[in-house]
Amino acid sequence: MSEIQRPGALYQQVAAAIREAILAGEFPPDSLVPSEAQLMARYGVSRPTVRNAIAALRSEGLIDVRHGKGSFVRSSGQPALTLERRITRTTEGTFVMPGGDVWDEAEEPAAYRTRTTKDTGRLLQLGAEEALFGCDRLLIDPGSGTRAMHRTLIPFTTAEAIPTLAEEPSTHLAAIYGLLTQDGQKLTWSETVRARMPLPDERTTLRLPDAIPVLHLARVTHGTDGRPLILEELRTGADRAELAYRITADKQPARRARA
Amino acid sequence: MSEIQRPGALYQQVAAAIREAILAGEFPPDSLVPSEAQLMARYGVSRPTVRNAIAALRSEGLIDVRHGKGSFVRSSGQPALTLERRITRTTEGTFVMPGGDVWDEAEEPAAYRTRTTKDTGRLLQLGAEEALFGCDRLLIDPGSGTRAMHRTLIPFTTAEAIPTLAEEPSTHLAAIYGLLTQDGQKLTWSETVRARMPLPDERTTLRLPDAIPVLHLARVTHGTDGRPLILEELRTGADRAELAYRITADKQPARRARA
DNA sequence: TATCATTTGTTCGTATGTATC
DNA sequence: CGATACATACGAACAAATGAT
Repeated sequence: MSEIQRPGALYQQVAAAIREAILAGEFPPDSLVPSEAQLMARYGVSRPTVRNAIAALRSEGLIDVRHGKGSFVRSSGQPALTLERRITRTTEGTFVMPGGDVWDEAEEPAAYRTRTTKDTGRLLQLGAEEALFGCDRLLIDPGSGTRAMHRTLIPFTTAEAIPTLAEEPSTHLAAIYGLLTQDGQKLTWSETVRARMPLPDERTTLRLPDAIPVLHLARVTHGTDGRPLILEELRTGADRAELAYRITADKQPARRARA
Repeated sequence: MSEIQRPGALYQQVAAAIREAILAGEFPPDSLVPSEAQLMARYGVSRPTVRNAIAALRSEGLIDVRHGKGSFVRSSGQPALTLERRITRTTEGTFVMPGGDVWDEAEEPAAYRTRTTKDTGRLLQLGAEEALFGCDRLLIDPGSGTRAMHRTLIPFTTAEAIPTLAEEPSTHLAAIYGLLTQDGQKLTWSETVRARMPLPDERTTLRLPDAIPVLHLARVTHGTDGRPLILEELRTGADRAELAYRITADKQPARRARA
């Protein structure tokens, strides 16, 4: 046994020892970490202590434990998917987005009516409890198997201007952008991104392993006057997807962001 | 006691019961959840079972446990900070970034020399083990107290073109952008975003509570020919910060992203 | 300041269930 | 079927943080 000493609780010392062994390459990615029984012997501690250490490494995302098999070092490779947040307008006036034609739909889009929440109301610059059309999709990237939850929220005021929208809230976004442009809108978009741990139902739907956060994107489509027309949300596991976008320098004189 | 039954393990039933009580508003945000002893009595289970249930809710980010005090329902409010990923060029040729003048530096910038890793090499389009200038900063937003780790990586080839860079690797980014522009470069930027659970040292440095992911941004500055000149990385807790950026439609004919 | 009750943290022990091979 | 490995559940004791007395 390695006779650990240093900091804090026993299980943390064990966790630190295993963590260092992993980062030092003693246990390479995808390899099996010693079993609980072996760790008990190696460090001369009880089973609860070993399990506590394992739990700590799990919550760090360093290992992945499979019932009946053992603990595997998680391979921290590049994400399989890069979500390019880019929009291209073709010469014919239609819109194309990278990834827009890559996703499969795992099930039929579910269209419904709902109301703004505090979050969605803020993004759409509406009050709470305003009426909306909604459409949810479960998307799957056929190449990597990555899953994503997509939601489109259309305020009544936007839908009124485009009759097709109210009739077919499940229309694809590129097509909606085209309809809005035909309606005379000059579109711009803004996105906000957050990350958080998934709720249990999101973990199930997205098939997320332990300790994998959810990337939560919200895209707002703005019309000519800058007012929000549509809100899209995309949620996907942060283990296999990364975001990418481009920035160009504004040429307006600098505005101060400070209050 | 509430005599739970439904799904799977006992501790998961207890966790589900508490979760539902929280989401139903029985325990409002920032309020104290019943103590372990009370939960043992309420559900008629042992302390290890209660602790297991509590641990599950912790890892979901739903509650926050403080030694000697109890478990608090985490308030899921808006992030205190929005990182606007925008760059403005003034008429005098200098650059201004929202937030660029907001951060405090918690300590002296640490400049050093290092080499590309697989990750940084990929972003800079360099091989592995290429020499770099580096500069690390610990930033604090004085308004919210939010911490962020910032890193600037400058390849030797870029530094050679601008003597000031090699002498003063700790120069602020807005100033570096200005120097590169004076050198005749027409700058563009691209960013990639990932989220993951923090390593122990990141948790300490960023003062992150349980179950809070890290947002990991990488910004690459491109020169006139599109080649990468500089890499910046920013890491911050996803509990108090969100990202925001804008998208405008390209006008080039659509490129297919599919392989 | 010191003590105490409350509450969570850590560690041991033990037994049994379930998944994998 | 058996061996191995992780999952669940109970019990018990002491340590450490917190807040009130």
